[in-house]
Amino acid sequence: MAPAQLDQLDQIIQRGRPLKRGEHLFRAADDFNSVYAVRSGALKTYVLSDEGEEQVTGFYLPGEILGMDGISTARHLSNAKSLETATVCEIPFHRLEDLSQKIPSLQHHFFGLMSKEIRADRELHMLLSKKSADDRVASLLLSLAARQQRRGLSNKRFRLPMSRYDIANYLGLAVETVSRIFTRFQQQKMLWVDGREVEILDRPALCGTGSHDSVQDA
Amino acid sequence: MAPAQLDQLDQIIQRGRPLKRGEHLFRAADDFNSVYAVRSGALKTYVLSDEGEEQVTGFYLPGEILGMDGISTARHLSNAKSLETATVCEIPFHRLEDLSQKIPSLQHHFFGLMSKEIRADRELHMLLSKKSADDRVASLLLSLAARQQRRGLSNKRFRLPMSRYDIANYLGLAVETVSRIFTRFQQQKMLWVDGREVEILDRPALCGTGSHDSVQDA
DNA sequence: CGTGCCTTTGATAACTCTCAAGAGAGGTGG
DNA sequence: CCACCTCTCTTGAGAGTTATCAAAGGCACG
Repeated sequence: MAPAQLDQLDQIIQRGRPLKRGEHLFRAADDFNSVYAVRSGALKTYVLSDEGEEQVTGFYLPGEILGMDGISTARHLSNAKSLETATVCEIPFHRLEDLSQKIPSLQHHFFGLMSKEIRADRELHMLLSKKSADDRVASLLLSLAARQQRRGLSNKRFRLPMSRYDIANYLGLAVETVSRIFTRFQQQKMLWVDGREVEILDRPALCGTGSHDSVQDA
Repeated sequence: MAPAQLDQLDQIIQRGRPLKRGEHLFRAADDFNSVYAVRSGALKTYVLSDEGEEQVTGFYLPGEILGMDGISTARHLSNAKSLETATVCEIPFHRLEDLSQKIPSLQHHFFGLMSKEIRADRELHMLLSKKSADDRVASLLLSLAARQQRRGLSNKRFRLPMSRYDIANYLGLAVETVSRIFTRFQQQKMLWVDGREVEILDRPALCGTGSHDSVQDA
């Protein structure tokens, strides 16, 4: 993309004020006007079922974009809440559309972004279809590690921005199950855990979790 | 969209030959060139895990579009296989992009389509996070019914284009579990089943499955 | 220094999977 | 046209995994 075009893009992006932990970026009822790029911190998106139960639908780390599911409805259909102090950029969608009209590479890029989101959801689907709870937790850890790496950080050691409750909810498991799996992974020397700090000690073992249950309670 | 523009869109769409049952529309290794609109019949998409196990990622009925997950990678990352005799329209993606550049409403429409795909995946996520197998099967039935309705067909009685195996795989369940649930739904007068023909007899009960387990084995 | 939330651990129960077997449907070849 | 074979679907019994219930310790925040 040419510098002049980058400038144009830059001009429509609005820097938002920092969000405190627990603060909402948008809510399900809100009009959809913008998508958001995470600059720092982390957010989760969730929906409330008819019975008022929360269902976490995604975690968003710096460099990732959220809010795209609202495009087709003119309304957000999920809530976005910050997991820790976070800053986001607001990208007014209609202006992005206008600009995409002028800059082919931007349109292409944005199509690509949405496609990537679809791909990520597909992977999540596969993850949840795997029966084993171990697989699910391992996959989430590996996913977070990969996303850390993309940001130029360690892909082994990092801090989980979300609670065990959020992890369990996201993966369709009970909190207790997640907790037990963390403990077991640690006993098996696959993972080091201290609260929300984690370090991947044996990546191949984490990847292959479930394929062979030989070392189940070693 | 103006008639002239519709014409332009129409010209880039290619009618494909009919696909027989079991035939592939594209495979995971293939270059990504087009997205496809289903005209008749039904298809499923699936991926193969490292161990060669199949994971069904979606079902596509007439009026629906598949292949969008390949946009970001220039390669298809799933396989698409027809479940019954089907016809599809091929929409060369680069030409669609070009045309979107000229026709704002087309760009908007396509953004919307992708957003809808993301939304559908979110709903699937919620479905799979619900623990209950009953909920999952019920939700799939209701989803298929709704999609039937969108095509102007009955939202109560229809034919399942996919096997129990595909349903089970898609929902992360065992075939036997799906079969048992169909039987039980029938015993509970919520559903009428004959092979792949189904009729929804008690929609509220299907919607509320799992919320109240009072009539479990009545 | 409480209070509340998060996390862990144990025991029990429920759900779903796996294994096993048989019936039905559809396609193929003799 | 029928026999045969395969694939699909159903049903049963037992085993395994995960949820639920209960309780206690740790940590952060006011």
